[in-house]
Amino acid sequence: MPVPPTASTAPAEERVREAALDLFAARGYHGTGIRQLAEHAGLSSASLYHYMGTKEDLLVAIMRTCLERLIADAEAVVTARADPEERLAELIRMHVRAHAERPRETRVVDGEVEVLGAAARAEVITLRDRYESIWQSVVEDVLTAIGAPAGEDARLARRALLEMCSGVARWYRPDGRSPLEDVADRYAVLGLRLVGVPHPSHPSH
Amino acid sequence: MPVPPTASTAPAEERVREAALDLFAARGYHGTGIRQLAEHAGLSSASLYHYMGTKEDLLVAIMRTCLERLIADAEAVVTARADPEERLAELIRMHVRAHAERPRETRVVDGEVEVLGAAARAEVITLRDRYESIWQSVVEDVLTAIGAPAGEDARLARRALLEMCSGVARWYRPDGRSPLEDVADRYAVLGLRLVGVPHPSHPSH
Amino acid sequence: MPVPPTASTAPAEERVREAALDLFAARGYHGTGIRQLAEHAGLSSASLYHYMGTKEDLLVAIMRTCLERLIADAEAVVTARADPEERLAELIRMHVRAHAERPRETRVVDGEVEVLGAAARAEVITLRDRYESIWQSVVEDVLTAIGAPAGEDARLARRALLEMCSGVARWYRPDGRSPLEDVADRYAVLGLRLVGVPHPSHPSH
Amino acid sequence: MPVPPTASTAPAEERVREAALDLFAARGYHGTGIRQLAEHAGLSSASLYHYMGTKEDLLVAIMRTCLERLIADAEAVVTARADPEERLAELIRMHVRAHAERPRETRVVDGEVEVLGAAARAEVITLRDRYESIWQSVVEDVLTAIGAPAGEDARLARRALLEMCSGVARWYRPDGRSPLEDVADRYAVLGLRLVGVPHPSHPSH
DNA sequence: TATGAATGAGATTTCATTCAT
DNA sequence: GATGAATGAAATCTCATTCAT
Repeated sequence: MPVPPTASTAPAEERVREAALDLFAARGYHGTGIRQLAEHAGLSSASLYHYMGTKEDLLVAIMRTCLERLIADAEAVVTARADPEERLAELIRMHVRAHAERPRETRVVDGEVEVLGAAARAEVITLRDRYESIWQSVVEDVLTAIGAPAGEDARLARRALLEMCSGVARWYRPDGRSPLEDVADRYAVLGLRLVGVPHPSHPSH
Repeated sequence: MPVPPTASTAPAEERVREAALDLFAARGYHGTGIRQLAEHAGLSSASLYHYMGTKEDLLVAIMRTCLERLIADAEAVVTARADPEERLAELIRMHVRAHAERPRETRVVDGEVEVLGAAARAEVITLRDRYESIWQSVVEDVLTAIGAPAGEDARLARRALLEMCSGVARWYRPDGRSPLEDVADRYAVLGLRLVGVPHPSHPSH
Repeated sequence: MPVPPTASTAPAEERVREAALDLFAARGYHGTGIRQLAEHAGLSSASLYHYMGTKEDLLVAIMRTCLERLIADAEAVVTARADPEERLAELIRMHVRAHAERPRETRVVDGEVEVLGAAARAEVITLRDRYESIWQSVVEDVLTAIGAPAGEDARLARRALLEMCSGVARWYRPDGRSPLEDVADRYAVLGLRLVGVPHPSHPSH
Repeated sequence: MPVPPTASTAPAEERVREAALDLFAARGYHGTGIRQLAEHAGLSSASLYHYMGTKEDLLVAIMRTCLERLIADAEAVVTARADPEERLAELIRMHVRAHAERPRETRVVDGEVEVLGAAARAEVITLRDRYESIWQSVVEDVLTAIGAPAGEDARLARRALLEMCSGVARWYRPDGRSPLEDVADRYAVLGLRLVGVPHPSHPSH
């Protein structure tokens, strides 16, 4: 629960963002006070408001940045690969990497959507839906490629895959036993098997 | 975001618990106020304290009940089945059912552990660890049975399985397209494939 | 500027209202803080919120009560008297009395309308318009009775009369030189002369 | 309530003054923030302090200018006219014109005296008293001229006259039905009748 | 001349909780 | 069993103002 302060020499605006990431991820949006945020960023709570709008704006900015990056990365994967299985494998690796390397951002995105007001929520959900729709079509392509039905099953599989991969943000530690690329590769294997690909061919990246 | 009140004729103690489930699940612990809780339960905020200790006690009670039931159910599964694959399949079905039928409880357990104080957190984490250790050994048994290595892979697979199945609490609706037992069966298939069982033999329950 | 505290033994709800009257009248709505209000009423600022909604609600309640009473009194005058000149004389006396006896309320009504939000402002302005329309028709009747044109002149006269009489709230002191009824009678004479009645017949009440 | 920005090409100092007039008149001194003032003047809030002392200084300057002009104009009227009735008629016209043409200034003078600190308040009240004493003696002269007692009655009449004429600032619109000079003339008639002059002789200017 | 950065103090309102009745 | 009254602490956010650049 105690979160060490950022207190670096980085520009204040960045420190505010870092503080928000640290604390929102660790204690949740409603569990984080403005004063904690300020202290963590090494500012007074009044000064905080030079670098942000409202507390909610700060949250939305974090979510938007994170989701936009996920979308861009997913689109890049789809562009770079043509083979359905390879696409899915690479999508899984990308998602796992994102959640292992930016666990704060992704945890905030995954866990704090419901605190947003109507307008902000709509925006964030639109982004999230765009990201998920990329997954959806990639999963459907794989199911079609291996001769499986791709209706309700594809939705189920997409959800299962996304949840399973997002979980990485909850436990991965960069100083842990498995290097990140190992974890990403293994998840790709698990994911392909899950959707029904019997012998995932090219697990390497 | 608007959560309809319980306002039933149930005994007050139960109404308090229901209110907490509704609101903690919908808005989070820190996002739920004592007065909202009281209003939702049809009591005054002072009366609330006849039926609970502190707000945190209420949260802990919800988590404890939920986790103890999961543990009991998991132990029952292990007792009832001997075959590793069948055990895992049944464990998955049980977990999916629990998350589909009691999404509020499981969401609270999954999402609010970090708000607990040290003592309560230790207790809850102990329970969670017990539950996960049951899964861990069942997964290991399956991997051993199919001739796969069961070290770090088993931990990875267990985490992937649990995350993927817990996600059901986020999207399952009792009035949706798939009946619950279908979803449970399908998840069992997905899960077995994930760990490497090629032709899940007895998907039915 | 220093306003002596109410601090009586009156019920808290009343003390809050009194405090608001004292301070809103003396320092204005925006010049009065919640903490000053609380201190003046002998409560903590948190306790204040047992007896009121928001600060604006408190203001609106004061305005509504004051305006509704003015309207009721004006309607009573119109009902009680038939002669136009007598009606106007009595209306003036009533208005002067109200502003002399309840200077805090009337000053708040006259000076703080623009701080209200849209909804509250609409309500208050509706009440104010009702009150002024009573005056308007009484003034028109007088002008007609004395053979004067009653168009734009009546509007001008009504405004002049109301402003002149409302000013009493700014200077009348109960311990001053003139008894209230004298002031009221004299204003009735001034007012009738203003609209053009040469020898106000029944200045007494 | 929304006040359109000044945003002109006028020199900054003037823009600051205009902004203060707009906002103090519309929202009151305490209802106007330094940042609103700055935005309205097209400056940053820090730059504002190049053109003013404190916020209160700005308010005092507005009040002083307005009152000094009223005093000068009133003295000019007294100098220019010898006949008591004509003096009063012209004084009324002047006051009405001032309030119709500079409603922001006069509203601020009339409504924000009590927010001033002791020193500033003393200065402003001294000016106001000087202005009112001019009126007082003119009214007394009229009463004496028409053979009426001029003691307490004169004070009452002066107050009634001033309030009634100041009210013009609250409703006069330059694009309204009556041209300003009409309004001024009519108020002169109303005012003379009010003090007891039966047939105001020279209503025109 | 002009402004970003900064802040201590204070704004209004809600927090979880207690207690006398 | 139930609640109105009460509150210290804290919530988010704005205040008027200063200062180095």
